[in-house]
Amino acid sequence: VRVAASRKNRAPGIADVARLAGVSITTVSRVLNDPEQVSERRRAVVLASIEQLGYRPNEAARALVSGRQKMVGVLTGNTTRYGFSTTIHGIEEAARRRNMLVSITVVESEDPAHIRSAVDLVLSQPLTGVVGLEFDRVVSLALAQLPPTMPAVAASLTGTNASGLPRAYIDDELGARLATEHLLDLGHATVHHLSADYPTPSGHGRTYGYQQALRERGARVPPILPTGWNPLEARRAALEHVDDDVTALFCFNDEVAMGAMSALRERGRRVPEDVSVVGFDDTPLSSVWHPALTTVRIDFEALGRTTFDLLRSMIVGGDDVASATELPPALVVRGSTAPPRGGGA
Amino acid sequence: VRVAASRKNRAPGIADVARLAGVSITTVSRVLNDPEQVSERRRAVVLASIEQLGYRPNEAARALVSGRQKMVGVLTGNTTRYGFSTTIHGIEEAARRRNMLVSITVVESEDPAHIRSAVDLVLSQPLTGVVGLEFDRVVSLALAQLPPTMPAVAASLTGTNASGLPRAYIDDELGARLATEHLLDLGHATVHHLSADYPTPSGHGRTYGYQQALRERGARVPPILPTGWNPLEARRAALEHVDDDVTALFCFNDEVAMGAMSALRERGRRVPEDVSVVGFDDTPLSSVWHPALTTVRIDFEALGRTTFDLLRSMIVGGDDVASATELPPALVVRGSTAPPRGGGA
DNA sequence: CTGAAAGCGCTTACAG
DNA sequence: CTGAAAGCGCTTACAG
Repeated sequence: VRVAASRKNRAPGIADVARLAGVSITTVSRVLNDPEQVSERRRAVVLASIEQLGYRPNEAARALVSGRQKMVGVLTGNTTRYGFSTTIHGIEEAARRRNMLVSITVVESEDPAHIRSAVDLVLSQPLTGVVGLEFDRVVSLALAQLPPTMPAVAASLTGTNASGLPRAYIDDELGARLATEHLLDLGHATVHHLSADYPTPSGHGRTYGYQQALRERGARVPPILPTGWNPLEARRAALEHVDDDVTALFCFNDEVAMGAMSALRERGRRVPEDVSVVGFDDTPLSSVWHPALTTVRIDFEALGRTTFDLLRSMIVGGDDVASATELPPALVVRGSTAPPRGGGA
Repeated sequence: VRVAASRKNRAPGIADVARLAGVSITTVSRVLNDPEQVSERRRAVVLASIEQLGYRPNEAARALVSGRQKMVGVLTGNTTRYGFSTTIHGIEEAARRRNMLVSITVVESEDPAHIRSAVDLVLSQPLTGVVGLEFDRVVSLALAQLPPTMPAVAASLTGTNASGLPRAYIDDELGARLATEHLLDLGHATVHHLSADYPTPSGHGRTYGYQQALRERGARVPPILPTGWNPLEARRAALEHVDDDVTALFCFNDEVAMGAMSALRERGRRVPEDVSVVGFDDTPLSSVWHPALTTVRIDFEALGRTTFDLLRSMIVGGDDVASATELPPALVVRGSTAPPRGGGA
């Protein structure tokens, strides 16, 4: 015996529901999209049929009609590092609350072929919109390739909005200023800066805020000390570049700070007695690190949520969409900073 | 003047390409899906038209016809913690190589409403298949709700495959055994275990391997010390549960180990002189931690890639699909372990 | 409040 | 090697 409703192994479709409920396909569609329009009696019958069949609307078909999927695409240079993964989590959470799916596409490098293939992948789906994690140049390049018809926003830092898209961003320039002023307030003559990927845009805001704070206080502005992203690279960079006259070190982020502290320890320099160290981000480990890390707290979850909301208001709202939302950082003073030896402020 | 090809603001479609190239829609489709079938001359014309128009096939339409999107769904309990985010990265990388998109859906809790809504979200798209990060019970519950028609595989640990799906998994039971034996070999009378979420399934394999190793060596098997996932919880748990007679501590993962070491330090107990500590995972920070952390290296990237490959061979291959692939861990000895005070082996 | 019909952008037998 | 036509599962004017 053949079951009437079964078309091979396909999941039940709207036609199956209509047949079982004894109504037209149009009515089933209305129950799904604008229930008020359907009489209470029919609505109940349709809902019961949906339940009985375990029917779920096929989003691909919906997308074909509407030209838009219930899905936002995330374009990012990385998925695992703290700031990236936490921002993605914020986006995912906000999207889920709106019943939207999130797709992830990584842009591997600035190689045009990588840019191109990431953009192709994103555009292969009729997404509702795109959120770019514009923390560095790769994503800016990819965002620039998006057609203007595709709604797009960026989650970024102060100085990394090369795409010019509407954005939410961490005011990391302010964060750097807070960190630097904290160290100067402790009595350090000046502050050195270990910056990842300098001089790429990733740390522009931080570098600028740091240098501005030094200038305003009339402190000497030392050359930037370059490092890579991960703790081991930071360790190597610190071994190479952090001289013995450094008494205060402001680091690109917490992981870099931890790598640097490993190097300082190897050099026999104590933190904070000989050198004060400040991180950036306030990762979960910074408070169990020894000494507990003074750092700048960043709310990446909120960045993700805010950016998603921005995209959403661009698409549905239309009217007064803020073109930029700023998220403030906060200084968290712990054990890795102290006045310099031989007297502070 | 109206441009012929423009249907409102829609992106160019296959019909636009066909018109420009002076061929049928069928021919354009063939150039895309089975180029051999089209004469070289026409193929060239079609490709030129595609290029000129910037045409990209609409995956939603393709999905509607084929019943399958070029997209795999990831079902996970978390997106930010080390093992999770690294595994997701492995999946994303493998998928991108196959020109497939990855969607992320988080199962918030074991609450049936959360399970249900995560499953609904996943099934709303005609995905090629689903990869569940079956590291704990939430995802097992969600995977169990998937209809049998949806191809699904799991990335898991030794003891967390409650779904019974084909899987790739970390042999964390072996990892725990290696860690425990290392500590016994150093001369410790026994080893204590700080386990996250004990006795949920997350750490079953680890707990079992650890206890087996103790039993085989005739060492006393102490009660499990429970902790939460993050470093601060681990710190609190260690302050509460790690007594002064503990000389060797095997921890659920590196972050738990770091939290525990913070607690030991506060208690005035030195690592490794007074207490040896072993972590699990080998996160990037474990080598810059002080003392550098002895741990068990896990290749979560490979886990992600392998699981994706498994899904793929289930879908395309069909024949001899391995129902389980095991990924071996490796002990990495660093500075946090040493013989006990008063003589080792 | 309800339904028949057109159409979203593709793929795929089928016929030549 | 090529094309006309049906159909994937929905939504949305349009007509009643």
